Amino acid sequence: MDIASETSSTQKKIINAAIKVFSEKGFEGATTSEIAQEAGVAEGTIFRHFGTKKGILHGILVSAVTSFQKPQFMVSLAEVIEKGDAHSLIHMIKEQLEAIEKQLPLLKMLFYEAQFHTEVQEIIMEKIARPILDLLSQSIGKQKDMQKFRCLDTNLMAVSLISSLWGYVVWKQIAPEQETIDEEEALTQLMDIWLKGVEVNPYNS
Amino acid sequence: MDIASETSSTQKKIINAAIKVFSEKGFEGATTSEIAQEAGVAEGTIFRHFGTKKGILHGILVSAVTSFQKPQFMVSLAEVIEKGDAHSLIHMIKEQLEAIEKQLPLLKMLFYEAQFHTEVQEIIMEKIARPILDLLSQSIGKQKDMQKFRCLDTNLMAVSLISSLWGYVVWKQIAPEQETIDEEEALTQLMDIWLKGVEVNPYNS
Amino acid sequence: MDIASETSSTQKKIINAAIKVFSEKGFEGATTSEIAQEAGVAEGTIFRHFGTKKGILHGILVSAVTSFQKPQFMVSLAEVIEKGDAHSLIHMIKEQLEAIEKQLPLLKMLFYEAQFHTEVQEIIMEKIARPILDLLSQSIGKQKDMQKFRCLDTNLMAVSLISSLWGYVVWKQIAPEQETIDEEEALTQLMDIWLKGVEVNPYNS
Amino acid sequence: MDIASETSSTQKKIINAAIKVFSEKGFEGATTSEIAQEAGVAEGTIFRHFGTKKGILHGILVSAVTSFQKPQFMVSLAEVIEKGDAHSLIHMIKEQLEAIEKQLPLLKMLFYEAQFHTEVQEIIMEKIARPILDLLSQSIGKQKDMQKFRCLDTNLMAVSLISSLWGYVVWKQIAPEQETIDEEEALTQLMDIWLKGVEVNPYNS
DNA sequence: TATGAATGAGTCTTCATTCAT
DNA sequence: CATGAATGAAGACTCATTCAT
Repeated sequence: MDIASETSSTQKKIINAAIKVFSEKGFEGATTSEIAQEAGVAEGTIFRHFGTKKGILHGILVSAVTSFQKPQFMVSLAEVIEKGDAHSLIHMIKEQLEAIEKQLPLLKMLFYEAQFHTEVQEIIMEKIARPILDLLSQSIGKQKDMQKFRCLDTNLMAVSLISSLWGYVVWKQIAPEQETIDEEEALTQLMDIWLKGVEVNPYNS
Repeated sequence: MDIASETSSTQKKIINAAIKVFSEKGFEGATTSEIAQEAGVAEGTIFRHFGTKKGILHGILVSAVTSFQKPQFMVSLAEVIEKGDAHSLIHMIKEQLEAIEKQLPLLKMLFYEAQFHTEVQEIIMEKIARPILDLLSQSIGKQKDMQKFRCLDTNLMAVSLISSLWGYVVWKQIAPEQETIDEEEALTQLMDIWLKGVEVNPYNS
Repeated sequence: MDIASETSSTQKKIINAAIKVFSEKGFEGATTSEIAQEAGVAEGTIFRHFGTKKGILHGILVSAVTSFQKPQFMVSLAEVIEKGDAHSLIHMIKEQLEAIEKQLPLLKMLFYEAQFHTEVQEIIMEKIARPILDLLSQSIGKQKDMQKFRCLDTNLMAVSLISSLWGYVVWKQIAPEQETIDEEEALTQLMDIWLKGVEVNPYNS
Repeated sequence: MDIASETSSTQKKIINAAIKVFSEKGFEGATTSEIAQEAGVAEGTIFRHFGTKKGILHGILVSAVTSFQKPQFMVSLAEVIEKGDAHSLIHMIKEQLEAIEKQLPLLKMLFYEAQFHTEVQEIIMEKIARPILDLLSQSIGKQKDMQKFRCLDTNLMAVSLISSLWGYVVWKQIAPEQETIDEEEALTQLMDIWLKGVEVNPYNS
């Protein structure tokens, strides 16, 4: 029995509709009536399942966390760090980028609303941010132990990596017109900058 | 007679109140009545000056853009890139960090709302994002010409730099408890990662 | 199943309340809150059904037009014209006068607001004014063909007739104190003036 | 010293502006701010002169009554009745019709608002309606005495006459497209209907 | 006397939430 | 369980009126 089966079909419809509407309009900008319409259910049905509007947000988060459990590309990211070769990761990211970009508005909304809803912030921290950081930190730590990476603050290195990637994706979406270079090439360069930045320079040790 | 004097005292009061309330509650979450109260004016007065709630946002943006004209630390950032020495910049950022962090919620709100209000997005792009990118790109370009920086995509390098700094500041605010290292040290390491990442390695050419 | 049943009971309550309040205070002078109170529903309910305040006006108009479909006294008016005998019409008008006078403020408001709301004007013209004029013009035309009425402009004759009646009703309401003559007598004289005014005088042909 | 001189130039400007704005938007639909702008004075100035918005309406009425004192065409109307010849009146009305039509929206507004403001109603009744009715009644009375007009209710005859003319002017404005006949001809026919309607028929006495 | 910025009560309208069916 | 009509508190916005300059 998998987790998803605990969520009824109606709930799924509502969650999906809410993801769409929240992504487009933001949490405050969305209306329960529009979500209901998008989900093809009555407005009252939403409240039967989630109690309040905030409850829907919570529901999305839980659902997201569940499916975020093992973000394949994060695992790969860790591998990249350990192998020092970005090739496979880039390939993977590239393949998943469309999905990521689709989720971007939702993630932005979630991070933004986290400011105003403590519980949202806590869930994001515990279930998303921390695991990712931990995963990366672990890999980075290994490299540091093996003296392949310089002796910098582990957390900082992880933040730097994530920020770069996040920044690239956001920027790509905000200013899509100026795609001077190919996406694969861009990701390669980005990873390369970071790797070169943290690697121990053999001639400087 | 300075530019600021074009903005009446009442308008300033409202702008400041709005910055505070918008920062705390977000644009949609804020109410004009609360802004009025915070500003110590009647609610009607707000609409006398800004017409609509969105008009207040616009007013904030204009005011922000005006005072953002020459962000000292950005100029320094350019210098750093050209000198390859982060020392002075880090010192400056460190000193301005309190101010930046105070503005952070506002900036986050502005960037977030840009999604929903085209004009906000345009102003931010034209007046804030583009100038910064251009400034950095210019400095980076010089270094590339002098073969001090590797031949990577200029925009990408700039995005990578900005993202790292932004990511650090945001992370610091979200997870303030785990300050394992000193702020100055953190910034130094961050800049160092980026610089090492983009510099031409003499032994690798 | 009659047409009226398409309008829910709540809508009917609101329409009736709105008719009353609009009649007393005019469209702009009326408040949705007062209409809600008069209708015994929550203010939000009004907007659930009519969307905007103007929507209520539209609703009234539609409802009025529906019930105005076959104004019995207009049919009689046509008969009078054709028979040249006002007796039956006067009797009918007299009986319906109370109803007409009750509707008078609403009609006045509707005609007045037509100036400011194009759609109201169009509906009134198409559904009320034109049908009445057409009906009368037709009857008048027949009489002209039979050489019972003089060869004057048909529309003008109709306007003259309607205006006299309308003027009498309005005047009666404005200056009710000076009822020197009986209502039936008044209407008889009014119709008589018009009939004599338009009839072919046998001795003058 | 004429009456008009009691009204300052500023007051006149405001009155004229108010007439324009009230005519276009109605009393409730007009704003004091728009009137001030139209008059080229500050909003406060209006209240210095007229106290309240209703005060402006009152001011208009007083001004209108003053200039309405001797409505030339009414005097002519009386003459027409006495002479039984509409020629000169029609000529005059025709000439004044443009002015009348310009005033029509104001008059409609005044009559409409009279419903809601007792004092407005009283002034209109005392200063406009009654004098006109009296003038006409007097002329009609004379004709009745001379057995030229039938022995109908004098007031009713007057109302019938006024209503026809008013109805024609209003109709002309509402449905301007269908001018089948010339204006002069229309007025002639209208007066003719009424005159024939009230005259004693020599062969029927 | 004229001004116009400030006021705040009042308006229309929205929308999360409830509950009888 | 699902529905959707009804709710009413709260929000953005308007505008006649006041008053210090």
